[in-house]
This record gives sequence, structure tokens and C-alpha cells, in this order.
Amino acid sequence: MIEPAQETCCNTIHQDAIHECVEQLEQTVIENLSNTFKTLADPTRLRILHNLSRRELCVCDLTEILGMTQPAVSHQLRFLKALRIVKCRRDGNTIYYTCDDAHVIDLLQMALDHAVHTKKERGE
Amino acid sequence: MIEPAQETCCNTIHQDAIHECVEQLEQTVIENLSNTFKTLADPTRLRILHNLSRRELCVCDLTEILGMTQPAVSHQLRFLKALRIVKCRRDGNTIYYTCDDAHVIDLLQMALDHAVHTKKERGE
DNA sequence: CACCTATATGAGCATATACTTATATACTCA
DNA sequence: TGAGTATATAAGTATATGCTCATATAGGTG
Repeated sequence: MIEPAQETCCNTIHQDAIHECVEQLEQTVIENLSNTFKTLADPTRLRILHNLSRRELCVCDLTEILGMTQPAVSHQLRFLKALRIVKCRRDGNTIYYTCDDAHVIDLLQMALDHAVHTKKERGE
Repeated sequence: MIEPAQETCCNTIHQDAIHECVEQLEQTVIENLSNTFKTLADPTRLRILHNLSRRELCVCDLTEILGMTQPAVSHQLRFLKALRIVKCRRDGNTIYYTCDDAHVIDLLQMALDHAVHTKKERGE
């Protein structure tokens, strides 16, 4: 069995870097992280979470605040609920949602603080 | 001009909530935030940024570390460079990338710390 | 200059996703 | 029980995105 010639480039240069870096993050951790960020990557979900972080709201409140259709809002709420980022309670016909994941809210708040901060720095 | 009857539901209940919440976040801020999170929402970009946050690496180092094709890596690097999240320098044929956005790295690190922490809490 | 290497880019494809419309469900109230 | 209201869900569609393969570019070396 003859080893094929190395196909990758610059073999001799950065082997140390590669050995140092390979597999320091587990697959599951990477998946978790990217899913968390994916949640916050959509403007609709961002707005929902930001509003829910301030107070409990029902679906039709959110529908009106966001200016979107009710099914569109419900879809995103279902997404968020499946990931346990929000939770809900029923009161008669009305279903109230609140945040249920302080960590996600922390990330949102941190990014928001920074965005506002840099905006001010630029004098906007 | 006759106002159409309110189509939305539960009008009388949460007008206060709606008035309190409407438009407290500007469009541009929301766009910025979701774009930042979108950057971190992809596993490949997460891994690239995590590696670059530790040390400067060339494209072929990343290709080998990630176990991906060179064009796939280059595409993501172009994405990250366009957003000024990474920068590069040339040394002969080799192009070295480093992080150029401390804020994004902060967000990544914060999420990572939390993920590792909760993992330990669950005894994994 | 010719040829090599490392990286960038473009086109195409497969998949994911965020919405729409229509309809179902679950509760309230008469 | 039946009508009405708030919310959920399903199917369909349009767009975005992350990869692949092929090829272009830019610098190095003889």
C-alpha cells in the first residue's frame, strides 16, 4: 500500500497550528452554538424576543406590534417554544408568551448594547 | 372616510402593551443585530472564527483543520472579510487570516462559556 | 519566460427557511 | 349545544444559503 502524495498544501509550515487546533470543539457544542445563534439570526424572532424580554404578551399583541400576520407570528413562536426559549400559559382564549431562556436574552442584550454603543460612537 | 372596523383581536386588553412596545428598536439596529447573529449561525463560520480567535492561520491550515474543501473555506472567508470580521495579509503565496472584530468574538466566547457550563451542570 | 503553488471566484445545485392562504383546534359565552 | 374568538397547523411558494466543480488569479522559482 503506497501512501498517496499529500494533496494538501504547505505541509511543512503549520503542522503545529493544525495539531493545536484540530477538534478542540466537540461536534455537539458546535451544533448547540450555531442553533442558538440561528435563533437570533432572524429579524422577526429578534423582535419577538426583545419584546417578550420586557413583558408578557399574547399572540395578537405581538401580531400588532410586529405588523405581521398571525400565522407568521405563531410559526416563530412555535419555533421558539420547541427550543424552550419561550413558554406560554393559557388564559381563556388568550395565550400569553414569556421568555424562558435567560442566556439567549443575555446574548441579545449584549449584542444590542454593543450596537447602540457603536452607533453613538459614530455620532448617529 | 370611514375607518374600517378593527380586524385585530382583543383590542381592549393590551393597548398599553402595544403602545409601550411599538418601534422601540430601529430597523437598522434590528438588521445589524440579525446580521451579526447570522454570521455566527453557521457551523463552518463558527469553527473558522473560533480557530482564528486563537491564532493566525492560512487558508490551507483552515482547510485541513475543518476537513473541508479549499473553495468552501475561501467562500466563508470572503463572507467574513466582507463584513470586516476577519482580515488577511499576504506572505508570498500564503494568505494569513486573523479576527478583526472583537465584539463578534466576545459573543462567540460568551455563548461558548455558557454551553460548556450547562454541559458540565448536566454532568456530561 | 514557463510552470508551480496557494488562494479566489463563478455557476450551478440541493436544501433550508420564512412567509402566505386556508383550515383546524380549543376555549368562551349565550 | 352552537356560534364566535384566539391561536395553531398544514401545504405551497419564493428566496436565501452553503456547498461542489471548474477555472481564474497572483505570486514564487527555475
